[in-house]
Amino acid sequence: MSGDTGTKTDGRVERGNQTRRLVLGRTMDIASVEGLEGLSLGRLATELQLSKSGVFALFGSKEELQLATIRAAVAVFAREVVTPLQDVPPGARRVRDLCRNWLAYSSGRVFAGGCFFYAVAAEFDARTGPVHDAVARTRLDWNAYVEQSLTEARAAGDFTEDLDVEQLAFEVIALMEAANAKSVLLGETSAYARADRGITARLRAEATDRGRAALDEKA
Amino acid sequence: MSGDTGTKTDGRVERGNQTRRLVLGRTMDIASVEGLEGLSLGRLATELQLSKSGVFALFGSKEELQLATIRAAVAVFAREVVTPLQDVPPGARRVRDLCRNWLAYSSGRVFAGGCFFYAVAAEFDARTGPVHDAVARTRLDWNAYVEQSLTEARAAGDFTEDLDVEQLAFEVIALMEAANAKSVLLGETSAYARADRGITARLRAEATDRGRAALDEKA
DNA sequence: CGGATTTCCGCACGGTCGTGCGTTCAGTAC
DNA sequence: GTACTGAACGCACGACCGTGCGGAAATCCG
Repeated sequence: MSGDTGTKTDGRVERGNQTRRLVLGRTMDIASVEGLEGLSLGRLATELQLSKSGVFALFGSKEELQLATIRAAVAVFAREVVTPLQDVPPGARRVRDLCRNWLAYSSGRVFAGGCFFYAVAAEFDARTGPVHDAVARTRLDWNAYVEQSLTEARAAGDFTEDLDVEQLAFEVIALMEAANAKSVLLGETSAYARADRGITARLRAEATDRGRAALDEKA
Repeated sequence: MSGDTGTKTDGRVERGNQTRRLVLGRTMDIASVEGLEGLSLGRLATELQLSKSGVFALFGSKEELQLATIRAAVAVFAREVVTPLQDVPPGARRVRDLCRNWLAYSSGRVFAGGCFFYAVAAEFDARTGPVHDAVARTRLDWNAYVEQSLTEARAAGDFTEDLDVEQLAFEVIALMEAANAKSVLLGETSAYARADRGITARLRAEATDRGRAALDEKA
């Protein structure tokens, strides 16, 4: 019964997937605090009441565990920041809400150490190899998404025709990451309010009358 | 002869200091790329042709080596970014030159992995202990220095009386760090130009006529 | 039922880590 | 000269690391 179309209900591999999810839930939090190099199979096994070789077998190598952790974190990030806006039409308002979702994702400590990608990007930025490449790709994707949102908002008439999308995306992302950095390092929650002020002011400065009106609409 | 006032010329401790400098020169570069946790006594000993226990004895513990590395990096940072401006009078111009020195310090790869403090701050931001505290203190000092430079510039009449110094310092530092992050992770040197554009525009927006004139003076 | 498959474990390996002890050697003080 | 100090060394320790092998238990298939 419960004939799930196509998906064979193999209890073994399902159990494996569940254990994998359990492990990745832990590795995401550890990595956001101590970095992907801070992951250790022995420690994970001890904390999760598993055997070290069992954890190892689930991922094949430590590097694959790091890459799987990144993929899992991407899914969480999308769920927290991007997906909630899928029904919001393009425009300045959507860009600002995207930024606010990001600030909430960071300040709400979805990951124990603040933004997961800020931590691992700083850790692997100057190294080489598959993990660096995966981190860099993720960052490129995020940058492209912000730029696309701005481009769509400009096309919708919320920003002036000569808006430098790349420049504005750079500045907006800079403010968000600075808030995360300052808040996590110094425990200053006020940094998020500063970032929000700066972002809103920056968006208003480049917006058309239509865009400014959209930003002023009550929630 | 050569009666150095008071300073006993003990060749042994001088030799020790020289070795310490040799080690710290290496640890600063390693830490900017792989983090302070990436330091290893055995690796340092091998690369510098020293004995592991010799390196250990010079610092007493690994944590003390990490703290000494931070102190050494502070000295390098001051020499590269702050000291060159000691003869420049307070004002908007001085603030902009401070930022440009910072961007040159990052893009010139004074440390192999870009800004040393960006790397170690991200590494220790969510941890506890003496190393975190030292990093946080350094960041506070830098923040205070930028804010003081802005306050002096405002007092000199280069910025409007109602300038929010903390907000502007936050935004300016955000742009500098974002340039470092993007450049190191993705190899995009264009990020520094973006940061410079953003900073200059931001300063101009808050400046008085006098301040704008100062910013426009030819170098 | 028997046989194949897959998760997970126990165990062991070679390696690296930080740390400590005792010693050697160069420079200083008397 | 002898006595002392500090840098640097060789060596060993216990702990933890990632990885591999062989087997036990559970699940699926015929």
